[in-house]
Amino acid sequence: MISQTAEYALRVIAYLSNQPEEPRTTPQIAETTHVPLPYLSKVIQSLSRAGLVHSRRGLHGGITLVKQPESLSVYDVIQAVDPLRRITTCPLGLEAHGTNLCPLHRRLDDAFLHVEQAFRQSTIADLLGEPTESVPFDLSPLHAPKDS
Amino acid sequence: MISQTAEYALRVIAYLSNQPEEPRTTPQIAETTHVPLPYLSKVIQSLSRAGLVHSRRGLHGGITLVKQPESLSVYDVIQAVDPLRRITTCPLGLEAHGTNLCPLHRRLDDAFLHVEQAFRQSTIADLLGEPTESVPFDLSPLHAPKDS
DNA sequence: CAGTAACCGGACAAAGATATCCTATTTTGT
DNA sequence: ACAAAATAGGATATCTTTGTCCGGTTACTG
Repeated sequence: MISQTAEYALRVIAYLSNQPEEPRTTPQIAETTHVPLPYLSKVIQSLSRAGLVHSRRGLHGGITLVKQPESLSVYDVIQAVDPLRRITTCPLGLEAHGTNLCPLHRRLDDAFLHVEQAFRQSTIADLLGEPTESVPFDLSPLHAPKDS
Repeated sequence: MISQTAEYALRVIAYLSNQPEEPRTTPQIAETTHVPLPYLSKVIQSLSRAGLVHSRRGLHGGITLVKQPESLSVYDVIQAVDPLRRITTCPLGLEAHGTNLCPLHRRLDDAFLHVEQAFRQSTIADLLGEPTESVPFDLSPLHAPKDS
């Protein structure tokens, strides 16, 4: 339902949200999030272009969150790398329909709308603040970098 | 959110549901549903293997619906060709989590669950019986085969 | 039994998503 | 200035999805 790339992006953002201050290097991020390192750089570039993260080169550089976890939704992250495509016009290409979808596509799009809303309403802070009884997302201290 | 193949399959089923009795040939179906004819045969084969349609070769052959539109859901059709993949285990591959998803994946999967439920509850008959004020799905009489 | 209508299914082609590699370029520290 | 740390980004490889082609098989009709 969502692309691999979107899944990766969410992991990265969740990881960075743990200590939003200090920059993390891509190898650190890759190791913890299990995103292949070479591909990670592409994902981060997308996030960077979308303005969600900031990257600094050079020593002591790395990736930092730009927005606060409270004001960053799951939707924002997904849109940044691989936008959900709602159905706005008839997929059959029938001009006659204009903005009117047939019952089939109306229902499909309604379902997508609900997903979109759910994702808009979930902030990253929500996720991290969850009760988390059962050792949840392993992006937390568990796998935090060993050196720092 | 759903694959092109699933979209095609839904069009085909919706089309066949208009006159469930008479078999339709693949060229007829392709023309009306705007599914590329060579690809259509693949889609139909999937639907056939899943038991949703029946195909007959030879003269006066063609494709017919096996199930009644009332007892056929959008979910059934999608599952037949390109199953929705729910998140059942930690995508990070952390065995420790077992069936417990972290908050992130919990929320993602919740959204997917809602979609699944919505699709399960929409029958094809529902779609066809819809008020349909604005000339909806063009799979109806509008584009019905000219010859018959 | 021959001809024709129709689907079957394997092989192949094209496109997009995912993943990798390698060489810049930027920044910091000495 | 120089070396080291770090991302940038283009070129390329691989995999999956989508789309095409074509000879084979089944079934009806006369």
